[in-house]
Amino acid sequence: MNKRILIIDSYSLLYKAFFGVRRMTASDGTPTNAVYGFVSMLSRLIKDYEPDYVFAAFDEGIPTFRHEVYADYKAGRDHMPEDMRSQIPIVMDILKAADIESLSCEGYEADDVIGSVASLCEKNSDKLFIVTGDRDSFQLVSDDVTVLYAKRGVSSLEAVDEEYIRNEYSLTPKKMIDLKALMGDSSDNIPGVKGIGEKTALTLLAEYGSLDGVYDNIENIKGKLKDKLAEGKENAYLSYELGTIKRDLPLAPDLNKADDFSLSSKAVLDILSALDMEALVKALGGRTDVQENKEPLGEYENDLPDIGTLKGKEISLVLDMDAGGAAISFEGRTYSSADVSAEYIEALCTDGSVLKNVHDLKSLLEKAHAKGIELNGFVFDTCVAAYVIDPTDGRYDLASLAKKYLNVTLSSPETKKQRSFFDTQESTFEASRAAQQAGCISALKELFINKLEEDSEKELYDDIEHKLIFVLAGMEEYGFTVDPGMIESLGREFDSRITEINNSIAAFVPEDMPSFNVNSTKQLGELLFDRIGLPVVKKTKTGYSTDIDVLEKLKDKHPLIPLIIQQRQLTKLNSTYIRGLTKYIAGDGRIHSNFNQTMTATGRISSSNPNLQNIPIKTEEGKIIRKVFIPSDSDHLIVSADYSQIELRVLAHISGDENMIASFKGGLDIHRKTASEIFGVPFEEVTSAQRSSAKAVNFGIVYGISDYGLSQNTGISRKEAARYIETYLDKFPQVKAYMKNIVEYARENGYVSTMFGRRRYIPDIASSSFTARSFAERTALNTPIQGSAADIIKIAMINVADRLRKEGLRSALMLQVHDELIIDCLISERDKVRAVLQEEMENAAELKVPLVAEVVEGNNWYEAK
DNA sequence: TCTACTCGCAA
DNA sequence: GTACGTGCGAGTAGA
Repeated sequence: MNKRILIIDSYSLLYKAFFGVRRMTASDGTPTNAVYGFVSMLSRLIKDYEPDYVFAAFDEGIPTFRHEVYADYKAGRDHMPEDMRSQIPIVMDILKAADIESLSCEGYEADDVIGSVASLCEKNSDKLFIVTGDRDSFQLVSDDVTVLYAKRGVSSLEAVDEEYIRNEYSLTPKKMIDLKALMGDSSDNIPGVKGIGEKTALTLLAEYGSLDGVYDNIENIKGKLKDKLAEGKENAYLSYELGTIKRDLPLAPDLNKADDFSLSSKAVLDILSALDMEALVKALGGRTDVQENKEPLGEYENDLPDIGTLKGKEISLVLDMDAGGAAISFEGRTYSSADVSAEYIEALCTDGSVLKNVHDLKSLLEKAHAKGIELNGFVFDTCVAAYVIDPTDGRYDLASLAKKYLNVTLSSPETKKQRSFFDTQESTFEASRAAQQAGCISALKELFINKLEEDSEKELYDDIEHKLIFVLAGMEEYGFTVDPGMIESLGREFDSRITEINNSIAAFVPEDMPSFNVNSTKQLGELLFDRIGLPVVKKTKTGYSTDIDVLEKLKDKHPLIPLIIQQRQLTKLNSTYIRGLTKYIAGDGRIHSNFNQTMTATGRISSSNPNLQNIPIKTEEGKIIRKVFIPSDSDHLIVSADYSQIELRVLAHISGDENMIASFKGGLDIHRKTASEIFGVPFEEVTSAQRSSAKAVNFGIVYGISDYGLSQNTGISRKEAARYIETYLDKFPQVKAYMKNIVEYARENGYVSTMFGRRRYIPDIASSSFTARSFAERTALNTPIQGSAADIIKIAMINVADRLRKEGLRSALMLQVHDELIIDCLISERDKVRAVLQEEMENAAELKVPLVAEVVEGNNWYEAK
């Protein structure tokens, strides 16, 4: 009986797992992401391929025979990152615990081990599956041998058989060696023939069949190519030798042993548990909810304390307003009841002398307001505090915080998803669970207060983030009124224009593509590039790119292209904005977006369901959408104010750059000023093209993009982009110094801070990977700028809301778009509101340059610009 | 239904 | 040389 055998190129997959899986650590800080990726992939493979045997191949010993043949073999490789190296012994332990045999051979690489196992399998007609992230083993493919190739990450594997290789390279598997001999392999430092890449190599092999064939016919080859080949002959044959996988190592894998390997064995699960990888333990079908029954904080008393006894005291509170349940943690004791009177809840919530800690205050505020209850004395929110402490964590639901900071596993109502933390859709209040939660909030509050003080973020929390919760709740509740007639008529207009364009497009579609769908990039790519034969400009991971840059390049080459461009724009507007927004119009005729306070790494707020922070403005076609957003009634108008260049002003302030400060103080057009510096022309003689290039540079500085990013945004070459940046930094020397210093600061401290102390950790600043490190450096530069600007507008929002309330104004803040505040303004309050906006925005912070806010108004959002 | 992928909007 | 700002969402494709 033929067997099915799975063999793993262990290091190759560990690399993929390490780089492909986000950073994870056990509670003691041990990195575990590679372990996670490796084990989860292995378990999926076992499930999918049902092998009878599994082996893990490893390299063993350096030098290998290849180093002896060629001293520079694999020279110039980066060292394995320390965080990955430390995970290897763990993986070894897991393999052992799973009874999966590791194979290796002194002086040889995993590929050679795999090649030798492949030979054995072919001899017995066993089926072998090789799992690897490396194309080298394609040469081993045969009737019995398939490579499962991890192209990117470890989540998707490509089954590579002979047909795949024929399609991809027009070669037989064995000829992959010849290919490598000609083109070389930079990752292994295999030379190949200098000046010959994949394209030329494939052409040569198509013509002459093999490496020998090429050199037998070298006289028939002309010109430079012949010289290159003659020059590189020795290297080509050396590369052939290096690239050939050994198939005859003396290995004795035990193929008679019973197939009793298992990733769900107790030994494996124990290791994973010890590393806090409970999700994986669960996924492996092992034990569930290891700690579920411990109920570490589950002791509680059933009667809630008298409110009188709580006055002047601090409690932690879990509330289910709908079900009438509450849990209170107070002076070390926990009380919980599923049957609490509405009067008690209201009295507790409105009594400002009872100081209450909760988790996710914004939701609670909105639930209470819906019942007509005003909240008082809510002094701390563990959700927002956790975000302030580490804004990159990303998970702030109570269960995650309890696990991370208290090492307590809260029992869950339904282990559905992490996301369900905002909709508290529990049908019934579970007193025991609520008691645990209240206890956790208490413990977390204690911990977080200390942490905030230690990190000098206490004021940031108290004075900005906590107060902002109330402002955001108000904005969400108030909503932005939309004009139903306008949205409908725009929808009809878009619909008919789209139909018309679709008809014009249909005329270009061949008859044998009857179900052609323009919205499918895949189908569109096939039509444009395979059928019509337009030149391929750019490829994506999975096929032809058809994005706007590509279409712009092709628009004069075929009459279809301009139609596609128009169709794209119109369907985007129609689907995302017209139809997308219509879905969210509530019974009161308004759209109530969510403003998320704990999403972004820099401190900005984000908007969702729907996102009102990305309503079009750049093109007239799109800007029309803003006519849909109107004042709440005819007594109101839209008043909007936006900061002028807030990020660049913040940069001028933080860096103390005198040139930039002087420009802002002098009220100069900063893009023009930048242009005059970059291009070395007098301020008055800057052309509009120069100004817009300079604007792109400023934009790049603010958003932390690279020279590549700048070149993409402007259409100039990368070199030129780099030169602009360099000149820029020479002309603004303190900006240059700031950039150097902030990166250094991040390296020394592991984090950067905004003007108001908001902290962002940047662990990758010390990464050995160029990419990760470069990214981290840009983050270090950018976060204080973007984050300080975010802090400033948050302060402005709080102060604006405060002034409106204190002065008894009925106009309301509706929306924030990063540097812009929008108010539904009672016409009779117009002048006051304009003044409040202007003053509070401009005085939100004291910088070395003035803060300037520009106030505008109109009968809808379109006009208020 | 879910996930991966591409595309495109904003500051 | 590497790979190349974020957050949100729509739509297709494939499992």
